[in-house]
Amino acid sequence: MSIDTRRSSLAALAHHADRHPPAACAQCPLRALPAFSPVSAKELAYIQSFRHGSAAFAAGQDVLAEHATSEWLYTVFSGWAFRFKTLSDGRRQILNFLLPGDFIGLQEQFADGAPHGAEALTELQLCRFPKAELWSLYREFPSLGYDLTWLAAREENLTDETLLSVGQRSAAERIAMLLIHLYRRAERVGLVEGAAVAFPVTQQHIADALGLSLVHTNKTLRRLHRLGLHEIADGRLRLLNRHALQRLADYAERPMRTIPLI
Amino acid sequence: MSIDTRRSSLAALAHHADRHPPAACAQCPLRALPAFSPVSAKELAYIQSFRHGSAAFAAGQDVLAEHATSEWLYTVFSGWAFRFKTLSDGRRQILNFLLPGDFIGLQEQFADGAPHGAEALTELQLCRFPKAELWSLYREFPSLGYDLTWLAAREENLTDETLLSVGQRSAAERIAMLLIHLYRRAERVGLVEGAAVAFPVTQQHIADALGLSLVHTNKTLRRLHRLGLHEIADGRLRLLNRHALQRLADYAERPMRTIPLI
DNA sequence: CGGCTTGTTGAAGAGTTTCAAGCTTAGTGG
DNA sequence: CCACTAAGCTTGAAACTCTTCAACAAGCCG
Repeated sequence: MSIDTRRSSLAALAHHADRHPPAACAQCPLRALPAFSPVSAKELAYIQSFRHGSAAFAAGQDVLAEHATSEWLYTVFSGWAFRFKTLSDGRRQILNFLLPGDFIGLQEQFADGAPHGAEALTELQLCRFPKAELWSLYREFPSLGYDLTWLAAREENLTDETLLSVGQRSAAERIAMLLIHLYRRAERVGLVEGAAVAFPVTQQHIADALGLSLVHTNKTLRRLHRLGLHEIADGRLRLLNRHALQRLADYAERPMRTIPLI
Repeated sequence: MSIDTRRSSLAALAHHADRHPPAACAQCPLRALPAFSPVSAKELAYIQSFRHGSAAFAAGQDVLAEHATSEWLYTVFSGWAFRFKTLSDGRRQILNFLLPGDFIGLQEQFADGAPHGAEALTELQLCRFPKAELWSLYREFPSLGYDLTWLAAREENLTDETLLSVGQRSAAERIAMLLIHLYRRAERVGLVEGAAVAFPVTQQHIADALGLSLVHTNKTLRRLHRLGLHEIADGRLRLLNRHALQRLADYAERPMRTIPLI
């Protein structure tokens, strides 16, 4: 059986979503994934009413401009994006990558102007929520407020993990960590097909996410590839020796909890 | 007027708290600070009932053990602490420093076991809250749930800022950034007396927070001191040339918003 | 076809780490 | 009261990781 035709049902779901804007929340293909916590019918109905349509961005477009303010909060429906901060001389730090199910905008809600920017890596479909009604959500559905805190805490955990990498791991260790981590996150939302995931991240993105120069990122990536640990070809990432990557990154693969989806 | 006797009333408040465990929330000296958002009488009463006593730690003690689980959430009442993560070979990354008013434990609430450890830097007084009742808080006082999300988002912003430093700034820039940032945070909770703040952070802590070696941290710190930018003496930090530090760190001093205190 | 983006490689240079040693201070116990 | 110890700070020198500079190749698109 060829790799291309052996497409899991989850992957098919996620793949199918790529081209189409999100429909009703009750039919949301993301929500069908085991990665996300179930919600009650009432909660689902409220989420649907909280949602004000959708937004689409082309690859490379700004979703959130740094320091600007926005009226919207978003959930990624399909596609990849990333959050970043820049220094005044142009140096850029990618804070995290955003995959389907990830929430965007909570940090800005509680600051004066977005403390970070966000940019689409691929064509991006987002579910859109008005900030002005966020407080109503807490008042009317405290359980969803609880979920939002959960999502904020999870986002913090992801950043903490990256900070550990950038502060303590060597270049090879950082890259191993990033590859495993992104692969796993993509895997749990059904983006892995035939042991590979569509990978829209350039070497410049990897460099900016890990605090490395482009040249050194390239050389380290090549070294790991030569060692048979991974392969990035035709815009797809494969982990060829997951165990070795984990050992290199000092990464313990623990089962992932289900997370809320708003 | 000598610097030592010119102690602001805020500093006096905070200083007074050092030795005594926190009393009733209505009399909380922290809450009197302009740094924190006001709460209604009902909210205050609920916070008081949510609180289950206090906890004290000596300098160097573990508040949260990495990977362990705890039944408690905390707010720092007085003293300094820090959150950290370690790799299996002992390399340690300090994720953030914790000052009075900072909340501890939200990340753990939504993960299996604390994703990070926390350690006291000084004698530490904490207000203690039972995790088991967290959900009640959201249900009964959604406004406090909203505040918790706010605190989680703020914590994320702090970590994002550090990640930008560690990923993109040079050693000197990182250290300048850290000094300014910690000084400002201490200032807003009334810990600055006579243009100096009690500074319980060792060079090893700075190194671990910024992803630098101890030796290089020392040499860079000395260089900034020789340039007259700062002084750390007798366990107290002074910013001798705040403007130059800000220029070095590419840091724009923006007014800080009031933040919730739970 | 030419221009732009992304990836690749070699060589030189700089920033940072590691190794090693000594200093100061505070605390402890004889 | 002083020797002893431990923790933190300081400094020089050597080694190394990573960055910068420079150049070219491959793929894509108007």
